[in-house]
Amino acid sequence: MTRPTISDVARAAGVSKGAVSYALNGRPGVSDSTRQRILATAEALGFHADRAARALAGAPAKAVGLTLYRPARTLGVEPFFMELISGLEAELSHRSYALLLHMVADREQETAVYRRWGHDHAVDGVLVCDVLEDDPRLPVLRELGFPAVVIGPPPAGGRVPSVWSDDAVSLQEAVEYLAALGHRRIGRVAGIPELAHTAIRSEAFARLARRLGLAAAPCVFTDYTGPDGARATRLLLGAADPPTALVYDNDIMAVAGLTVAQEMGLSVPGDLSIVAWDDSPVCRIVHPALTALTRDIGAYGRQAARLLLASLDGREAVGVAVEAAHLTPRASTAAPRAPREN
Amino acid sequence: MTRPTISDVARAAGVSKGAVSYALNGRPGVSDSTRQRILATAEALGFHADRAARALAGAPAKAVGLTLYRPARTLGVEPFFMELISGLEAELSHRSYALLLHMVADREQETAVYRRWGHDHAVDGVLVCDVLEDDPRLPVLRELGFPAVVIGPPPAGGRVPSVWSDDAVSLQEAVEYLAALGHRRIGRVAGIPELAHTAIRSEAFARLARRLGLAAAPCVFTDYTGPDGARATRLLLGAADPPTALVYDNDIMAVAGLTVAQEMGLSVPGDLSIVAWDDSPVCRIVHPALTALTRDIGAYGRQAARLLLASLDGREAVGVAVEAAHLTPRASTAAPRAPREN
DNA sequence: CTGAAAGCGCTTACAG
DNA sequence: CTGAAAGCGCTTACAG
Repeated sequence: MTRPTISDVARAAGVSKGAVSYALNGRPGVSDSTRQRILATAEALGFHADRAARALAGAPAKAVGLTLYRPARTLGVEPFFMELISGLEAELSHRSYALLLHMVADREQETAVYRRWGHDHAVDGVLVCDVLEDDPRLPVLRELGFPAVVIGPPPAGGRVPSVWSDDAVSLQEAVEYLAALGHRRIGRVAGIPELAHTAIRSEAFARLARRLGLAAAPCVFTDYTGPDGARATRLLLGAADPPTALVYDNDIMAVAGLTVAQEMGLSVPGDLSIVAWDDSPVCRIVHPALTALTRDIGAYGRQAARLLLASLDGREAVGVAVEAAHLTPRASTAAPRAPREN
Repeated sequence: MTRPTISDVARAAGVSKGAVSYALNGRPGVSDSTRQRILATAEALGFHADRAARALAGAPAKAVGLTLYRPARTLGVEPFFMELISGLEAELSHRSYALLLHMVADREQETAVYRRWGHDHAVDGVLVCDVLEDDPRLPVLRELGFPAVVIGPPPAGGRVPSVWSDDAVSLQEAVEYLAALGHRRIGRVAGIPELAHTAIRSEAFARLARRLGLAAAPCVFTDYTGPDGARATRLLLGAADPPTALVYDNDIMAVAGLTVAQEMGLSVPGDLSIVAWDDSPVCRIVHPALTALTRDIGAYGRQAARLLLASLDGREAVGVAVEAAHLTPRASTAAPRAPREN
């Protein structure tokens, strides 16, 4: 009826509790034949070690933590996270690790959660998303002694390994594609400037504009919401000599931009080309369907989990770049109607 | 340096460990003055009980669990869940309860997670979403002795309390509104038929059609994805005497439907009115903006958490209906261009 | 009202 | 290679 304990397994296998623990955790201290017998007995009894007891005895919690900072008004960015979490879970559950997911409404709560996790031995390591430049969470994690993996561009200092996709490469693919179509004025509706990956994209965008000799390459920052994306779009399109193509930092803003353009009487892609980043179901569903920078977010999550697990295993965890997002051309991009020569 | 334990507090306050435990947990066994002194000492030392130790000693884990069943292809339904989780966390963290969130890829995993939680004393109770008619999770939860709260319509049997919003009322509001505009042929693009709330909506829809004497009230079921919503829309609009208004069971399908209509050369709302359920940022951003059934999902989550906490406190937890979703008219609905008299 | 003790289910030195 | 024992940090009967 009640779940078997390690003592039950020990009794059934005719060994001590210690031997069972060693066998289960793959440690030296038991002969191979005994180990096999113990494992078989545990399996037969349906034994699983109690996590609380393990944690209390100082063993790894077999869990990793992830906090998600979501101010109420920015709930739109989610497709990325759901897919990321799916990828993380896939890899973690494969190794019998649990994922503790904690949503917080402000950044202070985030480090408070880390401290509680440390105190409770609740997790063995943590995954860090939405990295800021000079992120305050990193020193806290270090102080707490948590192995960590950053999901995003490698933070300065190089102390914590990261899994990232090279946004500069992706942006180059998008901008070169637009330039090849004949666009000379390309605008960018960016996300939150404090985020490390936003900074990388901004820098790459400026560099590309120079290299390709674009006539204009304006950039407006937003909070990722639809209304703010609409505002940015109006701002960009209202200028003298407005851009003929716009690259958006998320799907919701790209859709908002499409709507604004249509309201302004501009045809997409005739008068304005639109590129969304990341891709999502909405991008495929609107009309015209949006050209997007697509990546395998699930794989991204799996890779991040693998890296953290490696680090927990004591193996060296070195940052890796996953496949960059690549362009999926759809109906929202075309040559500008009246290519200019300036 | 290292976190204070209950022994540290006991020593500092000049009492036994037992006394500290009683004081902290608000139990009888210590005088009021002693209790105050102990509480003050604990506060001063920054003491927080170790969750693993608490759990092992048989005390409540101070955590509740929520599993989310997400097959990879249905990731579109998410705005609802992010807001729901925000609401849950708000109420739970207020009471120092943690939320264990576990995404699973199939239904068997879901009950497996429950069993592990039971075995590990990881959570004190669970929240159940996406309830099926005759849901297999409920008996498992019962067997495990988990207090549970259903987020959705009260399951048959009435054993587990639920927090729900009356979808029949909301649907009535939407359909009566469309009928008042002059629509006599109203179609419905529904979600997954196995879900309890889908069944409730279907039944209410049929009843309304009869009561209002609609000329047609076809309904097509889908898997909630955009492409499936598009397929359902084509099916409905391709019929002889097609509907002049369509009600969708989620935002993504409503947007997909809008696109399909436009591709077919139908104007929205001139030739076709569209209502989305639930509301979301996308609904506000597309053109025309979608009339939607809106509800306070965060409040819904807070209410669910409150109910489960009440049940964990040993108070009687009786199901409650939260405010139903109400219609937010936007530009996607209008009188049909050529109202028919049949 | 209080204190000393046992026990939750593990892990890990420590002797044999 | 194995067994008996201590200990992780709590909670909870159980005597005083």
